[in-house]
Amino acid sequence: MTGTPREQARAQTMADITRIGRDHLARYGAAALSLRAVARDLGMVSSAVYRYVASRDELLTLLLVDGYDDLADAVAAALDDVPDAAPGERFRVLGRALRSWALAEPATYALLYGAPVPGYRAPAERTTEPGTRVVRLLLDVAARAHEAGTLVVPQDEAAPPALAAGLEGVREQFGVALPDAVLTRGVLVWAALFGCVSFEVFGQYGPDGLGDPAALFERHLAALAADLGV
Amino acid sequence: MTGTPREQARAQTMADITRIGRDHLARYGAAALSLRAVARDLGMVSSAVYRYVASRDELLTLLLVDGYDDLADAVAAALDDVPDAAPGERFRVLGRALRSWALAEPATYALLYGAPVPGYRAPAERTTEPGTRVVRLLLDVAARAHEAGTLVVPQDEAAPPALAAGLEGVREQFGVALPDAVLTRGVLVWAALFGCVSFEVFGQYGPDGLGDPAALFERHLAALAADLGV
DNA sequence: TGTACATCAGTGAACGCGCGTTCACTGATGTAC
DNA sequence: TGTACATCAGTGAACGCGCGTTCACTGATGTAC
Repeated sequence: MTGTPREQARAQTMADITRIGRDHLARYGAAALSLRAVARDLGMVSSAVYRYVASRDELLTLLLVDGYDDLADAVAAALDDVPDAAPGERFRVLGRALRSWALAEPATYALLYGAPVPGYRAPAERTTEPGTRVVRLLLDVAARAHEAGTLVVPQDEAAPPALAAGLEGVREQFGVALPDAVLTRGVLVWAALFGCVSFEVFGQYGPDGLGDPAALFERHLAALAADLGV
Repeated sequence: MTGTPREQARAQTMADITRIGRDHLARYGAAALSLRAVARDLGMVSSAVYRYVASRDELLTLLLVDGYDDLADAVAAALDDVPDAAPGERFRVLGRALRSWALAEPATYALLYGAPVPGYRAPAERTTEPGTRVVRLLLDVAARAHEAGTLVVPQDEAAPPALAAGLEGVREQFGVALPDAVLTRGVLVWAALFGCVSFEVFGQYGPDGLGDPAALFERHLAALAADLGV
């Protein structure tokens, strides 16, 4: 905390708005996120919030960026705890961190990876960087294994031109030098991982979650690690 | 169409409500689904809709059941077109049908497989049966391959008791005699498949969908078929 | 150090809006005799 | 076949509610001289 009292108060209120916003997200969902309700919980009159946030959509953007960063921080911290683990274990650590965070923050998870909020378009210039941090970490796991020569590269036919161009774009954006076959697998594993987490968080496994969701997820992680080649 | 004119008119209006409801779902999302707006599009006064639907929540249930059935019909029809195909091909046909339907009906897809609608609880006695039709078809593909002796059963440690009980519940509910290792893989493939579809439908691959989403999906299907052992 | 002015956080009233749901009603359709 | 009554679809007004956003305002904090 630094700056004039006024600046400190402003930073504090800004943090309160994000905190309460996330709480409302969890309680009522993104579509029902309301500036007035957040203001009420802040103990302010609704118009006062406009001193901090230009509109309801900007509040959503704030929560979106905050959520991406919070998730990525959690995953990065988990990976930092096992800096010398084998790639397969690092992948599993990443998966477990993702699952734990999603179960703890289901509403924010839904905002990031669920259906888009109707009538809201995320501004790419503010969300792309934080939004790609997790997949960056996943690709990094594969890239390290590739450099170490332990990555199993799957057999695959050549990608059609448009897909090859898309994969080349991935290589450039993320600065990894992985062959097409590994990248496609990486994307599959990435989507599959989120599929598993979404099914559990959104309750698709039914009320009892097949008895032991954690054990089920651990088995899935093992299979997905093999798919990724680590 | 049968029955008295009054009965026919009622069936017609009921069908109109579902049709317009689905349209509104697509346009504004489930959370914003409004009885009044549906009534307006029907050319009726809002209170008149209460002759057909007891509440907003019941309309949601209606659309949920209708959506599950529509999707399952599409997948079942696609499978019926290739009755004698090999299990691997039948799996791919199922996946393609799921993807096509989801891309054509993104909002209904989001209602079925996205985040739950805040404040709404689906009545299990009306949604469980239609909601499990697709996974039933998936398990059926694996079960047929198993009976034919062509299914590759993956190596796997024994499941912990709670998970084993959950898997036994699956065997009972769906009437399939598949070993634990196959069932876990089946669940993974099921979740992964929806993960791939969700990422594409919800725009997680970025604006250009990695250049060629269909080709990408086809590769994913091949890998998932191998995971399933068909 | 003191004063005059500028900046800024928060107030309270107001706008126009759409929502779910209830209720007494009208007029058309269906049915029992 | 005709009549009397019951059922039912749809109307229109009303209820109480919460929403996003604007605006003129007050009083406290910060700053230039």
